[in-house]
Amino acid sequence: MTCLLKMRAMRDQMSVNERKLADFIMENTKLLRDYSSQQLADAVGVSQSSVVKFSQKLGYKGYPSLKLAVYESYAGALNQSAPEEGYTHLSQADTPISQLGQKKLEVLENTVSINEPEQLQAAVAAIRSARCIQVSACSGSAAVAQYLTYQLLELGAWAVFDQGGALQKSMAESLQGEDLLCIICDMGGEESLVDIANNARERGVKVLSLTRYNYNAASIHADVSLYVMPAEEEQAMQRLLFRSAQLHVIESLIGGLLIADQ
Amino acid sequence: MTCLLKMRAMRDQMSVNERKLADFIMENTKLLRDYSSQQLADAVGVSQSSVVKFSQKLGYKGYPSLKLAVYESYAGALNQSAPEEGYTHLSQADTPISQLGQKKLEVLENTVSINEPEQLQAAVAAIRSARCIQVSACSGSAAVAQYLTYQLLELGAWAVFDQGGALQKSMAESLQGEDLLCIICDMGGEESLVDIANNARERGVKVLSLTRYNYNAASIHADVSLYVMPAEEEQAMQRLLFRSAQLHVIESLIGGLLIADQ
DNA sequence: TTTTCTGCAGAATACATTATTCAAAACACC
DNA sequence: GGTGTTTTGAATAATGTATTCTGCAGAAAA
Repeated sequence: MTCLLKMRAMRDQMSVNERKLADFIMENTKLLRDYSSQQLADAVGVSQSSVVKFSQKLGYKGYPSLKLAVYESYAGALNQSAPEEGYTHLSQADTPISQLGQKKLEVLENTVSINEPEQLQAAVAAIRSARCIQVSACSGSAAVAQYLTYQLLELGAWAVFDQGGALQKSMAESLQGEDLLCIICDMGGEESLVDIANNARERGVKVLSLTRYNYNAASIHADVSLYVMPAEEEQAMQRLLFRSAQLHVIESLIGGLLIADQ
Repeated sequence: MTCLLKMRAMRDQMSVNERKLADFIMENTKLLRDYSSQQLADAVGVSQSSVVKFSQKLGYKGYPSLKLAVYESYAGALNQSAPEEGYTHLSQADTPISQLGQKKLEVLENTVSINEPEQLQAAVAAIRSARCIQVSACSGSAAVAQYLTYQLLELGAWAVFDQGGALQKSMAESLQGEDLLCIICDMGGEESLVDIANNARERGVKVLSLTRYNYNAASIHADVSLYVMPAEEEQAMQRLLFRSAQLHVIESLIGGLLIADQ
């Protein structure tokens, strides 16, 4: 900041050309970034040597030093004047797309804060100790469920994604005491899922649920319940963000497995 | 932020001297402020011309440009990493799992900062205007690719996930001028993918790539290139974070489609 | 009014830094 | 081991920066 301030302070006691230079620099600070001494001289209408002398008079070794100082001064001012405008940025510009980043961050934070670390830990433990894992989802969460299945398989867990339909029930019925059933669900109300969950649980199968954060059948009947905090957005965007949060929880699980594995 | 990130990303495919330069700059970022190209050359132990060529290879006009970019990059990093009380938290406690949140946030921010808004916009446009979309991935990114395919289908795009194997080529060959090929790839080097991409492009098919951020065959031969910034972590965790970043880019695309749809 | 004196401005030029060229060396690929 | 490509640094051209020096304008002294 010092540099630009200094200029303003000295403005009164400057010669004509010096003042022209100072004014130009203060007006067009960011232009300076890619001006050579000659260009600046031309722009202001003075000689190149005057530019250099001006720099030295202000106490810098030469023009490049002045340039840097001005630049720092300018950058510093920016930092201060835009102090807490909020979040670290998941966005560069302010395009509609980048605003999505903000929303996402918000949803993710909310989601993290509603899940008890113990539940996460328990979920990780359940996965680790399971023999076979069935991943079942409502249609809206199928993509997410399949993603989870992939990751589990990669880590050596014997996970199967339940495509729904006729197989769903028969698969679930083959689960045994040491196995795990993962229910991933938007609302947590889908009947067929709640059914197989209850059924499985009666036979000692552990049930892990990942649902929207509210009272819902699926999470109530699960041994371990994880939640997602939905955003307040219009339909389509909300779905997108919801999945994003689901994925984040899943990533946390996978991360937990990796850490525990070591 | 971009400049230093770029260096880190390209480090692997640099020549010996280039890497020496990159390392020195990343270690001694603030020293650079008052180094001339000659001084830097001496400090690193290479010739002055190598310094200039290094700058140009990274995409800058010359050494002064690089210097400025590094400086800005550095200043930018300071702003972000020391906001005021640190990051918004993707973590509640300081459990190992929750630290993952920090890493993820970092990777996501880096990833956002390296993708030009124009490229994102172009990608969205390409998807919107495509008749058929083939989503092809290397094995490590299959889960992510499939996730994208799901979302695209849901939005009414005619997307097909390429399972690899025998079908890959014949599918790609059926693509026509109005179609789109999405290549999702860890390293961007997988031959079969580069092959079908080149082939498709010759027939006027648009190619969209999503790869690690560095020079790689896939992104070079694509019409639109999107990137992911990998983390510096041990193997398994890095994969997890890498996918997380891939998913974030994909979510941005979907978000873009939603917005444009309105 | 004329004569110094002082300090600023710019042309010319010396100096410094940066960019390019080119030939030799290192490297990768048969 | 031979061949073509990339990388490297010495020499040099091009550009950019600092200094010198001359002239000029205005203020103070004669």
